[in-house]
Amino acid sequence: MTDVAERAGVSPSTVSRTLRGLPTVSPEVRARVEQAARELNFAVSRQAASLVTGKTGVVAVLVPTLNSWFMGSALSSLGPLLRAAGRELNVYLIPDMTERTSFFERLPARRNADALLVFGFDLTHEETARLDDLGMPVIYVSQHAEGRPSVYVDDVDGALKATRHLLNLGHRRIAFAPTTGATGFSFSSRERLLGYQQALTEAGIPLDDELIVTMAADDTRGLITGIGQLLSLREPPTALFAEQDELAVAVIHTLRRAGIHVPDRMSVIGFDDHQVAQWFDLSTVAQSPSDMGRLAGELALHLIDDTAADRTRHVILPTQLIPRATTAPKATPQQDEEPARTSP
Amino acid sequence: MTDVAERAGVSPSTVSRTLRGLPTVSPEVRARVEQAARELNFAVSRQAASLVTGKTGVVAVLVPTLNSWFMGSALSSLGPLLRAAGRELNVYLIPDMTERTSFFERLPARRNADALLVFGFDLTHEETARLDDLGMPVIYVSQHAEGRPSVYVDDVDGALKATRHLLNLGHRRIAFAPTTGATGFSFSSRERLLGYQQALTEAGIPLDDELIVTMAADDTRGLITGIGQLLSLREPPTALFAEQDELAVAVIHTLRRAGIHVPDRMSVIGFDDHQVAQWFDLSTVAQSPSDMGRLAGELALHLIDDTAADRTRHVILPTQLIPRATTAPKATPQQDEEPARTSP
DNA sequence: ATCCGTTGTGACAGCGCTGTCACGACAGAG
DNA sequence: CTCTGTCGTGACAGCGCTGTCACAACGGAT
Repeated sequence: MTDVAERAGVSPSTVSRTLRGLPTVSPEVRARVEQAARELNFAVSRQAASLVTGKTGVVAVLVPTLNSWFMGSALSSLGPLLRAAGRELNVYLIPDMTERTSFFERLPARRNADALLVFGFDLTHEETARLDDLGMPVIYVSQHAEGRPSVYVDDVDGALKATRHLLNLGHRRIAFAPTTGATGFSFSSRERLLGYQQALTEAGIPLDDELIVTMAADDTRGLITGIGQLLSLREPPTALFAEQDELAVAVIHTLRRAGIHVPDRMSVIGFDDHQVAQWFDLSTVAQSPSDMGRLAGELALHLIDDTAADRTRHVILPTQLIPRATTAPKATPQQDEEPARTSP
Repeated sequence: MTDVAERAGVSPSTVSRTLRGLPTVSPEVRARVEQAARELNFAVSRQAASLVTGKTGVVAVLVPTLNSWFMGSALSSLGPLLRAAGRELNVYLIPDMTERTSFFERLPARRNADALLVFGFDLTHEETARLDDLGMPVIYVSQHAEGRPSVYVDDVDGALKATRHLLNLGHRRIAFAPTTGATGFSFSSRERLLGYQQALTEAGIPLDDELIVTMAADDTRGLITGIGQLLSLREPPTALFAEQDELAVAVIHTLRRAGIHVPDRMSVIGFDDHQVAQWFDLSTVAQSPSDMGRLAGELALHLIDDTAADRTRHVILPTQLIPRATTAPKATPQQDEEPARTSP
């Protein structure tokens, strides 16, 4: 910065003022400084600036994964938003329990960011308490945190819609497939289970734990045994509600391999309206992670700038049922297509 | 840090030494300091430290998008690697031309990172030159940059394998579908086109530009018109090589809607071995973005630490053909299944 | 002519660390 | 007993900025 000052024939103070866009700089000096800065390829060191201002110019996000449709979409809308606000995006990726523990122990984000967006973890009380004294706004995204700023989709309602759709098609034995994840989206998982159960209860159908089988989209063996479990029940399900589209698609693939036609023999519905849902003609419940990312980002910027802002506001996003081709009315036993059992 | 020093009854210097793990600290003092630091929830300010050391402790990545399988996988392996090395991950998301221009004009990464990983852009000479005087190692990932450290997959060879596979199945009219992207992976796109052309030339088949139609997986109308273009040729293709699995899947979906069976009427092969490929039984060419992310990260760390390291090393990753169910031998005209034309 | 307010600029301290150097304590060699 | 080397610790400057204050220049009001 001293170099720029010399080249422009002004003091470092004036350079600083110019580069920060403060109004108290005469037009001709401003022009000279900007010229000099350009010639010297000068960029302000955030480190040095933040040392004085106490602001880092960085927004950190804590995410369980990056190779998921949800995180990708959310961060894709968050990124440009932050750039437009002149802020950088710092990613803390916590893929497993070890990293999670170490993150909350050492809180490396402390003093190295102006705000933290926590995506989709189902945090313990201790963990939330740790974040409370991080000394920066913490926004909970894709999860509900009591008394703290949160942005999330109405998972219970979405699951309710999915399950009601299946009920309306005449299904009575409806399975629910939550998905696993080392540190994953267990918050949404729990809420969706709740919505599923609520819908069944509404319809007067007793809950049956045997119909709830956890699976993972990328674990072929687990999928097969999970589905085998369902098919070997005394009264197997005629419909399945998968916690995520990707799991739904994997389930359909596995069912087809086993010769079980979807939706004739089994209706399947997902959750997300992932792009793959369209390609599979998958019935699903749409949510918008990009809206979520955007709203969470806006909330973060707001809380950084306005320290007096309401810190308990919750933003709840809606869901929509998208019926497609993988859900159909329950087949009556007579309609069963399996050749061996066709005639009495 | 002063607070910790007081609490532990030592000087700030000693606290600094302890927290950095320098060896010249006696065990009992070390214990006291660590205890005090824990009690006060102290974390070193990277900003202040970097001001002195000149190292930011940050590795920046420049990416065209985040909601793609490729980027998600690559960053998922990069993240933990950097954390293990005690470094943070800063993401510059450049989704369009405007942001791209402004990034290269202002180079905001300057002095705010120790290394930059540039993912998949097909940079101009000016842009590369700009990065050269960024004052930090720049690693080119998923692209080849002459005389600069690069990590990329052998796209030409992969495309060669895909096209040869179709040729070996008897196809002679083979379409190629590159994908669009505002700032996208045009580097791979170009290389894959090269491989495709090379395979055809090898087989003595003349190149036909009408068989090359750009499409985007998320643009339904564009897909329909693109495919329409191919089907309305005097001699339509019997096979299609899509630049990416997601596009291949979208194409298959569109073809099916149009009543064109894959692979009976049209063989389709992708590139990536994306998870969706498995669910669709899509023939494809596998590459490993997570290997790429890891290797690029390791290279970055190496170049940061060892300033004397070779700065022109290229790491080239292999590809594998994964034949699945969407490619089949070319149907002879007699085998055509379309009912209206079955009998002569 | 004097005073005051406004505007643009410079001087300077200090943000929280680290690297360097100095120094005391102590052990082992002479 | 003295000298020398080693080890652990403290003092202090300074990294590159920004915020504050001081101050010169000038125009308009009195």
